[in-house]
Amino acid sequence: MHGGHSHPDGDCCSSESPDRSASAVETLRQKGLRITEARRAMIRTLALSSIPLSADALHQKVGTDKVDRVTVYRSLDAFELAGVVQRHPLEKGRSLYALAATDHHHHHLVCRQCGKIERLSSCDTTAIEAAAKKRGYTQLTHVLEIYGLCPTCSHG
Amino acid sequence: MHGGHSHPDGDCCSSESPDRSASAVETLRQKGLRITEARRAMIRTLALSSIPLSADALHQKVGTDKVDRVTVYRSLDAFELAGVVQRHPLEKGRSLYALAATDHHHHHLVCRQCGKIERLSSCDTTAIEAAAKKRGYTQLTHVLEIYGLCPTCSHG
DNA sequence: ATGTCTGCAAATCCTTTGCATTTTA
DNA sequence: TAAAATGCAAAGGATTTGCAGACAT
Repeated sequence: MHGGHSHPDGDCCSSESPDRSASAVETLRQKGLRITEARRAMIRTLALSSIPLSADALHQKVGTDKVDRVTVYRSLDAFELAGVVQRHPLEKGRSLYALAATDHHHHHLVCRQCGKIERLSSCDTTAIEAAAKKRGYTQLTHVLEIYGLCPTCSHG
Repeated sequence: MHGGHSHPDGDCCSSESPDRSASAVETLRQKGLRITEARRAMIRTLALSSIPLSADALHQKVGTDKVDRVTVYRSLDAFELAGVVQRHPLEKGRSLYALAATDHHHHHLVCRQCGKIERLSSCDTTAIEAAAKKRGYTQLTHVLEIYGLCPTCSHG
């Protein structure tokens, strides 16, 4: 059990919108960030991926010779800050990144055995965030991931 | 921003039950785990803490001369597996550990500025877990943490 | 006694930082 | 050409592993 999951590239996060890359790039531009080949490549890769990717996976897919690992980290940070990618923290402390859903915020279902990740449509943490607001907290964000064994792994 | 938060030791996680340590130890025994001085000390420390502790904080509180850092990690793993501690993953990938609430599962409100942690009474992820079950997932667990700026830090 | 835990040391993994160089706007 | 982004190298910090000795049951 380590980084080498063979994700069966499910339907998670696949988007209907024809060009998510373009809008992501546009957002970056609006935020005053610069568009480089490295960033285009990363965004393109994220847009094509049907599942959220780890920094390392993204580095691999983009091509370790094309972009430096450090650049991947720095760009992902910038992207997250700009709101074009959503970070999904995992149990072990690693994170996965995906192009921020243009439609709505969501979370994932992660199989702890095979690593498969499915998208969950809804995100209703309103009640719990309301409690936080009531306590005077501001700038609220949250992390919610569900773990379990997928149907296949359940029967293993 | 690092390990050295000066948590104002709030009321989070403080428990009314007189002896949480004892029941935790009992659970370990039932699970076939061995009770050592190191483990007693760690459980005692966790039981006394009003807030979840990082592995390092626990190490410090127990006494770096009493127990090795490695033992802390290994024990926390064992404790988590045995269900006597609940792990709370943080945004940056670090984790905090607290004696599993004997009463009911809960989550936290974390100030990203000062690091203060408050307990949130309820945990209602039933709807989202139901969706997971419907997809055939088993052995479900989840991670839910809310981040924001506490009242004090909001005005800073 | 014997399988578990522990300590020590070293390794590993992921991520971050410093700085000189290249690139975008 | 000024600010931002990149690559390289090296540092950093948290966690993990290997193994011999200590300990609980």
